[in-house]
Amino acid sequence: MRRDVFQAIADPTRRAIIALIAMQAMTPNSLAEHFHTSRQAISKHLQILVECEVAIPKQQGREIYYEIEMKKMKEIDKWLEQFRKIWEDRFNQLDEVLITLKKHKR
Amino acid sequence: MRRDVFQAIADPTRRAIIALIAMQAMTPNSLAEHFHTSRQAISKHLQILVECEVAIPKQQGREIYYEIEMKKMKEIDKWLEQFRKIWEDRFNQLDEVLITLKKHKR
DNA sequence: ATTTTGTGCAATCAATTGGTTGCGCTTATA
DNA sequence: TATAAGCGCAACCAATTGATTGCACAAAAT
Repeated sequence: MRRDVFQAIADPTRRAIIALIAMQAMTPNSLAEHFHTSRQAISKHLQILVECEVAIPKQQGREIYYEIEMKKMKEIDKWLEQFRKIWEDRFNQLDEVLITLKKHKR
Repeated sequence: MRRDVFQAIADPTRRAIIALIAMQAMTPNSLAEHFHTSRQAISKHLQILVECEVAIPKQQGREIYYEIEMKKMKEIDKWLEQFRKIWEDRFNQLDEVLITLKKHKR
């Protein structure tokens, strides 16, 4: 079973869950209230998030609060780094093209 | 069929393809040489990438070069923005904690 | 003109996914 | 102590995925 951040964020419901618990740790039930789906469905998504280490369960009495693990979000950011370099380079190249066009305009 | 960038990058082979064509547009055959899988498997991944608008096919004679669409990579970056804010805040909070600890040390 | 090369497309298959239902356990509440 | 609330887990199901195989077709090369 492949379990990484990229699989964690592949599902839109999971992305929404991540966004919610990023603001504040939440229980499965309180999360489920935000969606048009069952508590069990949310629980399954949470299970995947825990396996991917994107969410961390913290038991508190009979409730379980799921917290976000920001490190994993940073992993995505790290992967994006390679592209950020490229798109900045391309932007600069485009800039040069525009400058050349300007020069020819005169 | 859900087709967005997040699904595009969910698969590790697809992430590798994206990284390759980000450097330089490539044909399915030349891409397949980089993997231990068949040309058809790569073609299928490319098809998904095209549907997600992460890759753009450019026919050139009988060859088809697949280019990256950086816009879509930026979409991921944009989604990450919300978390970036949070992790910076938390970092600042941690900073304050450290300052407080320092003060108490004296 | 014939063969080879580069590719897409359809059929097929096993594995995975997202979801449901039912059950059982533990912790609060009445 | 009995009941309710908050969960996880296992079984099950339809839909999707990743990969293979076989075929067709157009563009180069011979």
